[in-house]
Amino acid sequence: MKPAAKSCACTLPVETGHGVFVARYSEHGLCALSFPPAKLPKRSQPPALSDQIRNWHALTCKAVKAVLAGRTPLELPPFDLGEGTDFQRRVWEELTWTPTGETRSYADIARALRRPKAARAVGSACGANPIPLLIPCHRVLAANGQIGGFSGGLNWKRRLLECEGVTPVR
DNA sequence: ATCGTCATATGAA
DNA sequence: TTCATATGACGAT
Repeated sequence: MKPAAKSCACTLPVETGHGVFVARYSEHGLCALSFPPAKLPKRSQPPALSDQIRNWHALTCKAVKAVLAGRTPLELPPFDLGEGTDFQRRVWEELTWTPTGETRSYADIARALRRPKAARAVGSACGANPIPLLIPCHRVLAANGQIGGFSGGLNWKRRLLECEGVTPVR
């Protein structure tokens, strides 16, 4: 079942010591997060940035900085996963339960969803994750401990794991 | 250790 | 239905 298309009301920068991330918001919450280098639309801070979005963005900024510092965010903004399929949403939700500093394999996630053979599909779902970092798909490694893949680039995956004190096998 | 090959789930075209 | 995956297991070398 597939909800209505997402309309991302606004796009805001998230300044960090690792570069400027870009967050996008719909009326339901954070709907996307992208890694630096990302260019933001130069001009518009929409004159009317609702209190709601400002609050969400403040939470996003704090959460992103927490993760980059290897800490667990205390509070997250609501997510708008508009386009996800049921399976993808279940994968993403499961990723959410993976604690900071721990890793899982694609097969682990598949088993947790009671679909032990779906490891490969889990990888695909991870690739479709619209909010990496806060939905921590970087904590999913291959079963042999190797790095696997990452939508934002393997350099980022390695960097994020390093922030959390995890070292994948060479 | 590396490589090829197969089995398999899911999603998009 | 066919194709592509951010997999995993196994066997040959």
